Amino acid sequence: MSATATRPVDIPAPLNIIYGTSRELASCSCGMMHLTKRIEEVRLLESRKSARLADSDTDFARLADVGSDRKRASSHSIDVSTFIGSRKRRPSSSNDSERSYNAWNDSTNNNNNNNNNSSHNHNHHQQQHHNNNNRQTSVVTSTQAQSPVAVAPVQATQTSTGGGSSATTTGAMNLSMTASSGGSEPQETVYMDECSAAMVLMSLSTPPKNPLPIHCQQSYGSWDDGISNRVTIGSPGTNSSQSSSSASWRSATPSPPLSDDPISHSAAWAAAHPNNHHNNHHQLQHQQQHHHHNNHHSQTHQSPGQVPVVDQRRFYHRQHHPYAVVHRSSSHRRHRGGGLSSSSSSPNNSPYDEGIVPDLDQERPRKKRIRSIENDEDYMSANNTGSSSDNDVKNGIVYKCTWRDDNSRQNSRSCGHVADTWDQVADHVFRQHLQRSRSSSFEDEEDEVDFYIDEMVKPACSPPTKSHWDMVRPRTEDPEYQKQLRLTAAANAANAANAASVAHLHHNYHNNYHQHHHHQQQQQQHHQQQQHHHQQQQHQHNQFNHQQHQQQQHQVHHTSNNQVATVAAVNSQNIDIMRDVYTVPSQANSAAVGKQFKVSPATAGTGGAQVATSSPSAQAAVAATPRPLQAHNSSANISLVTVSLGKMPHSPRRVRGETKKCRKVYGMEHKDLWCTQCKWKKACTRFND
DNA sequence: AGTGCCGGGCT
DNA sequence: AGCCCGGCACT
Ligand SMILES: [Zn+2]
Repeated sequence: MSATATRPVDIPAPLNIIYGTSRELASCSCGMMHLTKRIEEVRLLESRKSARLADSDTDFARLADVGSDRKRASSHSIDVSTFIGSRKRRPSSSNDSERSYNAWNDSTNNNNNNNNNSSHNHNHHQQQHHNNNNRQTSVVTSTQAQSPVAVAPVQATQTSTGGGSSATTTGAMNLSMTASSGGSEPQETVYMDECSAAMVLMSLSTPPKNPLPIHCQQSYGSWDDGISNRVTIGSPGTNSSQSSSSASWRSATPSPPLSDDPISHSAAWAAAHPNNHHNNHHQLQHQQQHHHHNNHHSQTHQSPGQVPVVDQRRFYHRQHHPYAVVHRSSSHRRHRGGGLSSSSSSPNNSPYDEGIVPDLDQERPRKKRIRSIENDEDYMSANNTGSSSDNDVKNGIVYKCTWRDDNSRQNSRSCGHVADTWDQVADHVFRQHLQRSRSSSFEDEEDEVDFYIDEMVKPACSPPTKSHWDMVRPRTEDPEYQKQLRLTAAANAANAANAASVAHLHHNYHNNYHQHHHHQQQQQQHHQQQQHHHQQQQHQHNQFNHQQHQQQQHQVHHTSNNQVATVAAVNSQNIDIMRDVYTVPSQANSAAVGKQFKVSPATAGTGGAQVATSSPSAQAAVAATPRPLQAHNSSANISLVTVSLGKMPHSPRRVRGETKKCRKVYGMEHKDLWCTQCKWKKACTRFND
């Protein structure tokens, strides 16, 4: 695919890291294959250096590529528009400053040029690929950017170092940053790349079943919280995968505004995990189980002054109680801010693995929190941190005995005793399984028992409802959204100057889609929205019927009055991209409106709506709308355009205005009277719409 | 078929 | 940059 990696262009020295591992990478994926190939070419070329030139810095590969650079720009996979756009000769390296409406397109091209030496996430197939490209476009300014470039180097590093030293990783990422950042702001780029890096890490440790990290598949947006990614990246150990997949990701999330929201909190995690998260969850449990095993070992057998005497049987139980194990280790992990601790590698040889002991006193409350997060089934209980049993009962939390008898362990049947309160189950465990009475004095006993108690949610919430809940994942903290707000503001500023209106484009991923809804929900009520939201989920391909909402959301961005927000959501491979287009009613033959966008009469299906502006140069910051899927003229003043990015081409072709152009006005026989642009078969500057 | 104009080549 | 034109989109 797009793994073009015109690598030599901008990525000189550091990429040597990759060089060394290119072969290994070749086996990783087809995309990498391509990279490999190119690099091999480079090597070949470099090997051809004569001794005289050996010390020269000349990039021969680059030289070799220069001749074909332009061609490649148009032919390589990066430029998705080639097969999506309506125009065939889409890619253009020229910056036609006259065509301000091309701002978006131009930025696209520029971006593509910058990233020309980059590889797309090769796991995406074509449709998704297109989305990638769109995303990339926005990336120019948005944090959402997923830099393919970043992916390649980081992945290479990870692979080559087999576990990855954070230093190397960082280096590679920095490299990728420089390579891909282009004109975008550095900080954002950092997020971008780290995000990519995090995803790469994920992918490296994700079972083959899920070749693509789940986060990559569905929720890029959820990854730009930067910090968490940083944490993840910084933890090179074997635990990095799980920590990045759940605990650290949440715990390190910088902005807390949602953390108090029980729904969003738990739903956030749920939203970040697609349907197959069960697999991951399972694996996660296993890993943590082992992890905890170590902890437990040291704790139980080395703790001084304890009566504990854990007999073999109980020990066995612990080993084989994933739930119980997960509780602790995960809580431990979480409270260490990202799961950086590793019991096996910890230099600290103290009896307790760091973090375990301090947790003991809060074991139970924390457990609830952890469980609710670890177990997607329990998302409902996310708000139960430190809550009492009353709360649990209220919230439908029950406690289940997970004790497994020796003779029944083969069939993995646990006791299954369920009670409303933890204490009840604890009593049960003491009496039924431990065959002793519960001595209230030993808190440790409670801890022991706690291992056999599983917290769960009463089966009150049906699965469909759950999926519904996890949709509500709000993301106000999403930097990209902030970024886009700024973008819009900038665009408006530019427009205010010439009273032109703005075509504002949004394209986001799934998360952002929800994020928008979250804003709605902030203005209105969450619960009211949810059903509505659900409906919209089902009609993602369709036009939104609630213009009011959209306007309510985005009117802030506008300077002129009768603009209409139009939104389209596209679902391709579970990645939804939404773009909002703000248009101004087209008023034919109005010279004053000459510098406005306008929406062409709709030709549904083939994408008739195009956005045009005839004021060149004035709207550099303005983005234009590529061909939408549908277009509607809902009224004289309001044009609603539903845009489908799935079919969205890259360059909006200028709308053919109603006004006659020089050619028609003067005729071929008076060609000399034409404006120059018309003479040149360019957009007419004299009779612009 | 005519028109508008994008993309790109040439100078 | 100026000029030109192939060819596409749309009428
Ligand atoms: Zn003209």
